[in-house]
Amino acid sequence: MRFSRYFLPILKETPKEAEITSHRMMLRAGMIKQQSAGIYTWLPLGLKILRKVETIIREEQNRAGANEILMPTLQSADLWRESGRYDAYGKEMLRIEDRHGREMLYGPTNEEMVTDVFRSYVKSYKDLPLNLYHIQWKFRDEVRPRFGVMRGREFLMKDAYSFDLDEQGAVEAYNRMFVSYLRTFERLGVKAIPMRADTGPIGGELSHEFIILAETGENEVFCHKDYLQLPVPPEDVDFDDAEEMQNIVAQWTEHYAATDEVFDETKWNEIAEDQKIAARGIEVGHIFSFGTTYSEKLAAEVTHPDGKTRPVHMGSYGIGPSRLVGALIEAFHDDNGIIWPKSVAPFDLGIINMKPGHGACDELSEKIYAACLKAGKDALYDDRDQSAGAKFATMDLIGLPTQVIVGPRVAESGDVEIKDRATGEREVLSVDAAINKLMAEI
RNA sequence: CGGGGCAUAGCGCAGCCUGGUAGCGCACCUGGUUUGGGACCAGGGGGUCGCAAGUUCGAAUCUUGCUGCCCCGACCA
Repeated sequence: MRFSRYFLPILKETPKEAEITSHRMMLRAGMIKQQSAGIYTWLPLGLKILRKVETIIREEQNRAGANEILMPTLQSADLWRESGRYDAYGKEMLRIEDRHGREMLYGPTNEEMVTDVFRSYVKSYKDLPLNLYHIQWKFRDEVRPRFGVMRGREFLMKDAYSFDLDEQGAVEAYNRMFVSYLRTFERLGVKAIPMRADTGPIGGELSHEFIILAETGENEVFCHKDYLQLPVPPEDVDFDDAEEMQNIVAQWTEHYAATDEVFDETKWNEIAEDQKIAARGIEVGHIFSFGTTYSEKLAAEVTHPDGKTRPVHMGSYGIGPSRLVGALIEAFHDDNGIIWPKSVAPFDLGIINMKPGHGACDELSEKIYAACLKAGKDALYDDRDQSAGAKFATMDLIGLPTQVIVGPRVAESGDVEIKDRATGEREVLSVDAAINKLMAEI
């Protein structure tokens, strides 16, 4: 993409509504525009990152055997009356009336609806286990939205729902999602620690929150230091191997790790002083196993091998891609701007033509850009007639991990520079060597 | 929902106390000079001062009501 054709409204000054780093940087980098409290337009750069995060989540859900569907944002109140949550949910639920006066709502979550999908088709134990998920916008009318996309009212959520014959099956389903989440966050470049969590109004016994440690986190968290070192299951981990899944979960739940909601002082004190981590964290995932709470109310039942019909055991598993974009920035930035992990970087590389109109600069820049197009690399090519300083600042702000600088100083002799955004280190290479290196490494 | 604050050009702000022709920086447009870390010179465009009512000869400025947004707290499947 040529910068001159790209819609990237960089802000030089920070809009005053933004208080925390990620929100400020998202606004300054032209990723989002606020439309009203807790509701945002995703601009091209922001949307690109959001999609990359979604893709990683989707790939790992699929790998774990989940089926993607897409349920609507608007739901009928009737379903929620069946589960008893229409009245229980309170003001956070946005209630709407259609032209016929029918009561509708903008979904804050989808347990009811997915259970309805399930009960419409699945009748036999032979069809289990089953996991259905979707990635869809949710709305929760938070009293006080804040922190930009990290605590918005409208937000994107991947929510998966598992259906199993019995408790044992439900635990296995829970374990698969647990492992899937470990892999997902690993691929996103962050350490997310599973912590014991409150199950809240959704009910149930088994629940973990996945927490990224960050100074600006909303939750106070406590855990054993070993969590920072534990190995993450590889790509070819066998999700069908229940024993292996169980072992991984056991390893990742062996030590103490909990949010302040369920803080256990006795267990905390059992940890050696130099092994303790007391920090703040951002919740980026939350998984629950809640048994038959919804399947009983909504009559989601299957026939067992013994011929009897019983409610299915369910679990739900959420990750917020939109919140994650903010959380990633909280984890990866410096004074100059964002430093994207390679897996979610909006472009594979940035090319800075420092002096458009200068023969050698144009020639080398175009050559690299053409090589990218040919190789299918997604490059942002800054071909604008701007001061070099502005170009450097912009590229750093939007956080592309690899940048190629083509300036008159080295271009005359056919060289370009490759800059690493994270370290600031630069390497001068001939243009051909640079192209080879870039095509091979990114 | 309790407490606090803000609202003046696209963004950041001054002006308000003490009523009298709406300003600055950045951004934008034109011309020129520039280009190794957010360039410079000259010229130019852009505002029902959040909305409504009131006081006044006269309101961005004073009064009242409303709306929107932000911060702290409580809340957060």
